[in-house]
Amino acid sequence: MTSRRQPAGLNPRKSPAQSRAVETVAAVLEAAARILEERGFAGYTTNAVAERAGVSIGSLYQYFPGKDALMVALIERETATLLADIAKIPPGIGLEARLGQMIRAGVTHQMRRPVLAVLLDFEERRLPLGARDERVADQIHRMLIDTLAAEGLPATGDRTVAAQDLLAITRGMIDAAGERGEIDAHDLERRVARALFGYLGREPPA
Amino acid sequence: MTSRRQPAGLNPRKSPAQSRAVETVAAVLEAAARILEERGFAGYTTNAVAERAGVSIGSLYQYFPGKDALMVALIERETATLLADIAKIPPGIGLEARLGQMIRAGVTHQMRRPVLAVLLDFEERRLPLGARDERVADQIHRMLIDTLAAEGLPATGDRTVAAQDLLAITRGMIDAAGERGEIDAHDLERRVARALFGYLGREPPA
DNA sequence: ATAAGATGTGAGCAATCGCTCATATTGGCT
DNA sequence: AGCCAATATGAGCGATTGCTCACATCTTAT
Repeated sequence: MTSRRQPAGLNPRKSPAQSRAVETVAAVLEAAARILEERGFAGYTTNAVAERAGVSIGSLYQYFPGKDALMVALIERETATLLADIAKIPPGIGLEARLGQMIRAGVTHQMRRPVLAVLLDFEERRLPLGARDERVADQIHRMLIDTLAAEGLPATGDRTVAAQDLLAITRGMIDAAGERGEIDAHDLERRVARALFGYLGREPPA
Repeated sequence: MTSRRQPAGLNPRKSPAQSRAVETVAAVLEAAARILEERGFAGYTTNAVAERAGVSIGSLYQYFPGKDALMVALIERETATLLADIAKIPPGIGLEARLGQMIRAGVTHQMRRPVLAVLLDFEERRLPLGARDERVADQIHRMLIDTLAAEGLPATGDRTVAAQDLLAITRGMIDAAGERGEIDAHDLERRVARALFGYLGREPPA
């Protein structure tokens, strides 16, 4: 039951009890992330997550209705920065600059927590994400279409398919780099740029 | 009691009993494949596989020491054709022809059973078969390095990394196409070729 | 025919899973 | 202080899992 004194939703004025709840949620999410990174899906159990978070299993189920909901919340937490970075790329700065910034956002996101990024990427396809919660890939895909449309690209062929290919190329390269433990973000960005612009028949920016 | 067991393998001289054993192994592998395709990892249990194969759970464990071993055998069965196709690409036919044939082999493999291919691709990274260089990706990677070396590519940069990028680009595009249910193999081949040759700074073959 | 080995069977065990709920504790209010 | 709501707890339930093993059935050799 929610409190009668506070309407549903976030309130900037946090009582100690509310603060405790926020901390519990944060601890659970971070524990889930660490377990996935260290043990993969095999070690990812609700009991293990609760124990790692230092809270009881009952507390976990007070904030997440089920195991999948916890996964969804973790995906949303991890992709929030990526989506924000991509959303604030200004329009009208040209193909090179726009694609370059999208590549940078993707590489940065991946290199922050490489193992976790790959696992969540995989889960995103399996989960029954509601129509409300749009998949990250779909949002980026639409931005790519807009970027291509502004330049009249591709010269021939389907623009929707081209945008899917650009996204697939980027995800493939970034995930593989993360798996190998690459740490040179700048070099990876240059190679992804070469692949994307090469696919589009353009010269990559210097 | 069971006595000397014959590991799952083909014997040219097949007695009725041996023939039965071969059929059981084949039925189990195919059942595992179908369950993965229809229900994903969630439905992939040894009891479910045995039931779908029309054999008892005991028979399954007579030929596979554990659940992971069954997965490994399935990966080997599914990738055998791909590896054979790639291995028989002749040397000295030029970059365009060699890369083109590798792309064709990959696309054909993926389009045969798209869902299964993606799942097994994912499992290959998790399974403890990484110890040896038995991973499909590693074998293809070495062939890519040889192909690049014969052409003195890339002009600048690390050849090993370039080969990894080519493989990552191909896998990313092919897997994404399979997920979307693409059926036009020829079109997909052309787009992958454009990406790979674009990355290498070459014009894709007509 | 008979024995011996090869192969098949499936009830069921030990372990683990996601999750519930009765209870305990905490913190804010008067 | 006393009260109530919010939050935390963890034993344990029902379901499911990977897998074992005592036994049945089939094949081959003599």
